[in-house]
Amino acid sequence: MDFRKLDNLSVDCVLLKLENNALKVLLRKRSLNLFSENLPIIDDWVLPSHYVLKSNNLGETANRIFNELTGENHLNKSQFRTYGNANRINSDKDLLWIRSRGAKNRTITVAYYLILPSNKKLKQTEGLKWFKIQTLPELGFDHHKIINDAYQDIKSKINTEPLIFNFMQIKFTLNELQSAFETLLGIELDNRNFRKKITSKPYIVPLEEKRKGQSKKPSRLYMFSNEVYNQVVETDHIINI
Amino acid sequence: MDFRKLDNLSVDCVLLKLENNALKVLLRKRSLNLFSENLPIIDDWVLPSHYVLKSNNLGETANRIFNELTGENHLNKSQFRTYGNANRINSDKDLLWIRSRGAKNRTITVAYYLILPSNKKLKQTEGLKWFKIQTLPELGFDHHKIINDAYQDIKSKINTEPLIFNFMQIKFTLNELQSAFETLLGIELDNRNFRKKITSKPYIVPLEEKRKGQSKKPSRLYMFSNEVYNQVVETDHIINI
DNA sequence: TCAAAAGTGTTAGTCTTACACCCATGC
DNA sequence: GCATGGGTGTAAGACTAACACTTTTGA
Repeated sequence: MDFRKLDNLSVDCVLLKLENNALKVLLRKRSLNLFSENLPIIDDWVLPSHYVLKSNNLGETANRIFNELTGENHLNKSQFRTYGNANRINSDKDLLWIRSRGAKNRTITVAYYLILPSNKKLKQTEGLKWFKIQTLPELGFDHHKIINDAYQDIKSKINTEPLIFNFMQIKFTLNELQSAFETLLGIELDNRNFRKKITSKPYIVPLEEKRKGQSKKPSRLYMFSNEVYNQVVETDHIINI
Repeated sequence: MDFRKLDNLSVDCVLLKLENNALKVLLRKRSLNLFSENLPIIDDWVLPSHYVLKSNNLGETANRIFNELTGENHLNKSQFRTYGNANRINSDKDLLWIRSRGAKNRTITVAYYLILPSNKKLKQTEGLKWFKIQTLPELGFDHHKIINDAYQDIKSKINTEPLIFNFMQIKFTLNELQSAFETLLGIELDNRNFRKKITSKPYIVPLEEKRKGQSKKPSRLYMFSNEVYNQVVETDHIINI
């Protein structure tokens, strides 16, 4: 293992989850006081990130970040875009920060996102906070764009890939699933029609179990079967441009 | 302008087109004779590529490659993935090649694809050749994977984004369009149903013009209207997982 | 007049949409 | 017994899938 950092290559991670009918993204506090404790020069938020080590792959670097945050290994991360414009780091505070880290101004950032179920707890929460994606705080670098690109990528795939189930707990109710679609796409769906459509899919398997939710009446639980999905999807060809 | 190269950052470009009912990718001959003219140590094919210059953006670097090849500026390129594993350059010939270029073994490659219409001519063809994507020659680096990733990305988007029209000339016939779908997806479509579906789209506009093709009977030409498409697509929300 | 690809219509079945009330339970 | 979210059915209309022949032209 070569633990030296590549000084112009980093991996940024966008962790996302749904909470209270809102899409939330995890950010880390960034602060730097150069002259005095009372004069913070940098005081904003950034995406969790690491420089890539000489003997680490990109995906390994992302996994390390995810693991540090959640304490678990995740298989469903997506590399969605790389940011490497010559002038992407150009504000005074960002340049100062980069210098304080001994890294290059021209840093290439490979961005990943990871979708977590609503009930996932973080391993440690120090300096970390979930923000609604519509009301982000002041962000460093081009992280506003990165977060937005991640969101757009998810939106564009949510209707054709089984991404939505990453937002769900393993066992979920149909109303939870509907609410997830509605929140992510910003639309409203007809409950009866949604249920008919979803329950007609062989890869959404009803369980005997029920769960008591916010309602008085217990609701039936369902699971997503990846195996069944992969079989079914093979034969599906709809021209839909 | 700083014309020095970043010695660990390159952009690879996958140029694609349809020709004779086959998807083709453009490759560049790579050869290096170290000891004698008759003993080629490296003799294979690679994707068109450039190292990124210190003052160039990633997209600019891709544009430069595309422009050198086609003599035109293209707006519809897609950055689809970045390759930066520690050991992605590991064969003797690839290491030799990298060394001969004065670059780093740990080179990060940002990959773009560009879809060209069938009739597009290259500016120069020296050392360049179009290969069927199913029968690629011996390739350098991980370019086999890169090409395949590009193809998968296109396939996954072809039914939900108007990507297909990049493969077409500005004016095209419905049968050409159908054939493009069939080639890309490896499926067969019913001609009557396809025509009905396509002609029902407001963004596929019939022209008065006709063209004489391979057939005796001239065929009507159509165009794709991006403006109309963007308006229509807004209101389209189909949950289709 | 024939060869070649272009172009066309109908029907049965399936899927989608719109819509309003009862159910099971906890309090 | 009532408040809360869970859960259900139907009918009209739209879309899809399957299928075979005629048209226009060049040679």
